[in-house]
Amino acid sequence: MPVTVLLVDDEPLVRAGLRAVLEAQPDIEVVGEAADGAAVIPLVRQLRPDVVAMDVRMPLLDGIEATRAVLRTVDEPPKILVVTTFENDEYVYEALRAGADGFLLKRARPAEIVHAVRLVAEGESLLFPASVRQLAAQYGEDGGNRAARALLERARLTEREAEVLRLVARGLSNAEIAARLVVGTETVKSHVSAVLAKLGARDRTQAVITAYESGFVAPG
Amino acid sequence: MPVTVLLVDDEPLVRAGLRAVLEAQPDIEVVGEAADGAAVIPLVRQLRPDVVAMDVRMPLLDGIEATRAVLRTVDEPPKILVVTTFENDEYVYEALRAGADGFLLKRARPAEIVHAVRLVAEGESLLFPASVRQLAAQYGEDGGNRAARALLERARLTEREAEVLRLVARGLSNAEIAARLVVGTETVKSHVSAVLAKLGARDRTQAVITAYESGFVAPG
DNA sequence: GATCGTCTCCCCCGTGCGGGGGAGGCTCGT
DNA sequence: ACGAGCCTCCCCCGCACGGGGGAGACGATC
Repeated sequence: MPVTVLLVDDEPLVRAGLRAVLEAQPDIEVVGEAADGAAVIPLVRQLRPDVVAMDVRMPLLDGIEATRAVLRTVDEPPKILVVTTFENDEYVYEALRAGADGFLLKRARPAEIVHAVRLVAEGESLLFPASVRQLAAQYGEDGGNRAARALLERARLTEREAEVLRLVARGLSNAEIAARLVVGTETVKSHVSAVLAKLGARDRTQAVITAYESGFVAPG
Repeated sequence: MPVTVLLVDDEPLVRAGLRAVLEAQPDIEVVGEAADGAAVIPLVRQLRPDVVAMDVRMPLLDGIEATRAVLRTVDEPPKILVVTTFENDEYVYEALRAGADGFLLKRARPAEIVHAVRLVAEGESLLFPASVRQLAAQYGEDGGNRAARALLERARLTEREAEVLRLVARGLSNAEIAARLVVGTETVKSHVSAVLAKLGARDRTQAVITAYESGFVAPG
């Protein structure tokens, strides 16, 4: 059975574009569209899509609130793929924190869009690292530090949070990090939580993956 | 205050070599030597070293048993650095499982040995990834797959365990891995535990780090 | 036939982790 | 003087995680 998708975006053009891209795939089926967040819940209940491709900025009910609403009111909720116009959209992190499963740039190439839908449908929530990876690629061969800086800008990690992420990515526990930084474990927990939210990671394991994939820490 | 080290090896030559290398450092002090595992516990109690550099294969009491004994009988036990002659030593994994904090190849360059001692003294248990990294480097430019295979051989991961590690390194939870592999979560837990033990990792985060550092999974 | 390794699943149990809040102090910019 | 952002620490809470055991089924090997 194909992956069913519900499109939610206030711009008809974007919906048409997504539909064209996705319907070109034999294993993906667009089962519905909505123009704003308020229409999402009844449609989800009725259509039971596997994935909801949801714009962040919308009239009436934005993508963040809509995401929260869907996850709270629907049992066996669909995977939620947050769609955004440009990378520096801090609403995305709010949406990911609200429980969205991934995010996607509108300017992404068709193949990437299709890939993203398939991934979230499979239950992967690793879209963020993938996007960061492509971001790192933008910075070319010397990717390392610039990509790391880009991650910092993108995710808006504070200095302290970046420091904590570095230690997390070296395998230290919260207690060990606390000892190293000479602060309380509760403080470290706060920083780690902030990092997870900003990276769209579910746990420290995913944060470490993002750190490696983005070049924020370098292997070897 | 300097890092104090106790050397445990049945070969006087090796002890002399380690001593020469370590004593060349102003911040490292060799406070004692032992020729077999049986002599370790009283010496540890008496000298209270920060680090014990312990050979694996020794007469009377081998490094594994000695490690276990020290950790069980001494409070505030020293960090234990397992020393081995060649990489394919399965006793090393036993030792790491017994609670050793890191391992070290005898053929390592002096700078690496010094580095290893400092690291474990600081409370890092990441020596394994570092060593794997140098292993990966041995395999040259095409490191990737061969390094991964080397990790498999080295750690003696079974196929299933390798499969589980790959999924862990993609950020999946035990429940998600179970769903993906169509087995019970308890089964996944068993595999994950086996992987952690074999890699000398404390938790899945450290396992992911090892996976990246070894080239078992490739970033980008 | 017996043994070994692997894969599968089960139990109990402690705790580290992460989410949800809140709150005080600090610096900086307006 | 005020707010914004950051760092610090605190509470409660649920759960996934990981350690420690054990056990049955299967195939390969001897």
